[in-house]
Amino acid sequence: MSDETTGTPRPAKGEQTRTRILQAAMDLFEERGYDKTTMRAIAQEAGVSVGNAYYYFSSKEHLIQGFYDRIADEHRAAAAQVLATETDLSARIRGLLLSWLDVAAPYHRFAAQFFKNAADPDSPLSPFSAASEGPREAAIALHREVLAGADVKSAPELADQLPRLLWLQQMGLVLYWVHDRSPNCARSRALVTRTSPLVARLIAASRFRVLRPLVRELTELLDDFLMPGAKRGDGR
Amino acid sequence: MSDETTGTPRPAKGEQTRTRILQAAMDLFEERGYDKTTMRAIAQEAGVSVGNAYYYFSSKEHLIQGFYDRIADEHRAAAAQVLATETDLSARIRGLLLSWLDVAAPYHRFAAQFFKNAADPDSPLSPFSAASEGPREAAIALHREVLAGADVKSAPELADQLPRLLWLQQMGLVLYWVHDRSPNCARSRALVTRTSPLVARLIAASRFRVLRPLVRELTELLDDFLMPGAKRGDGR
DNA sequence: ACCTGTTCTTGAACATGTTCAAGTGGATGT
DNA sequence: ACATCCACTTGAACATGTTCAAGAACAGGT
Repeated sequence: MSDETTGTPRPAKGEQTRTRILQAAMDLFEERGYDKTTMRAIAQEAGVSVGNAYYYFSSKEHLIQGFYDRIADEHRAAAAQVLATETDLSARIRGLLLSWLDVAAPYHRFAAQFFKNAADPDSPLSPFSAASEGPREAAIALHREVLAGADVKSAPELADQLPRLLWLQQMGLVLYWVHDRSPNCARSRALVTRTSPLVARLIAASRFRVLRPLVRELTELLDDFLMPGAKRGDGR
Repeated sequence: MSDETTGTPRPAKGEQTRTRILQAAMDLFEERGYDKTTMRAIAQEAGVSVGNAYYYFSSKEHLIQGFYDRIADEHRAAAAQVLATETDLSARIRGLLLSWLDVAAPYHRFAAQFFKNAADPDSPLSPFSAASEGPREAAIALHREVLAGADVKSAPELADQLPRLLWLQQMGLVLYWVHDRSPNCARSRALVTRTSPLVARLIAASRFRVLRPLVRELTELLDDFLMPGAKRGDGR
């Protein structure tokens, strides 16, 4: 049940303290943003010493994981709603992405501030990192479900990689979103509504005869470069 | 002639000092990486005080701009070679991207370290920021030339946005590249050789009758969301 | 020569993420 | 009861990016 994503010590003794620190961090991040929140402030808010905070979280960055997880959880819940009621592929894609925007909206203001950390390839917070494989695969599974429950099927060769490809699209959306300064993130929402039908149509079109060679080549490309542990197909 | 990209004071008095600091920073970054290089070390290497370094560069981040510019210059030169000799679209795309990988190779080791800064939407170093519009447009111009000198033409509606789209592809490559741990960045190179023909074929295919509606919709999407100052087409 | 304002330079002080040697307390074996 | 061990806690010390008040150097006008 309990995952050890952040590399904390094993026993569940000071688990309560850990939670208290995380809660304090979340509150303060939300209140004044990531950069403006000092570790000292977090420690004080949680009623512990600075060193103690570092006993549970090896760096300030690791505290971000809390948000990461929280958003992922809420999104899973919100997505379940959408995926249960829609069968049109375009609507399912749109629903999944819009619900992410909804869930993430409260954090938009300071998401940009720790986006830079997530972008660091060396950081375990990077969505591409080995450390975040669990959450990543969970997110991809959502997209798999989007496809599975839709009334339109893709080209069979593409089916394996397609969920991962849709996840990549979502990452692109996140990139757009953190840059989005429009009120209520209207532009991001518009991007989703505009993109989803296009993507759905492309998926449906992938079965057309004429596009077969193209799809085949794309599939091979994805197999070689988008697979989890892909180390083949290149300069050995 | 002289651009003021980094927000330095106007007069060209201590220009020599400025150059000395930049050179020292470049040397040290290359030697021990961005994170391991302290401002104190840079100042000492340049033979000035810490405060003086801050007189010329408002932050450590701003020093990165030096690399940015250097790579862009070298790439322009390297690209000119390729673009002058090739006419095949696929080869031109491949050539431009591979030459970028060549030029950037020496910096790969620590590029990841300031990639995280470049990813910050609030940073002027972000390739999407208003501050880096100059370099960005210059880079896009290169892609425009790639297309202009090729023997294959795209769908006319797409022509305006296509260079920007290719630039976006390049940004994707950079993202892959900073995560690339393969020796000599072989995987990134392989990605380019595999992707380029595909992209070239897609561009050529954009003229096909059957794909017209798709291309049309894509074009509109790009116009609305990829234009420099695009603020239209959505929630007003 | 002298005044005046602007450019440039300095090093100390500050803010904040992080580390560490030194505890404290409770469980466990004898 | 005592010793021992280990999870947990502490606050001072450290490293480093950044700021700032003060002064040095210099240019131009008188």
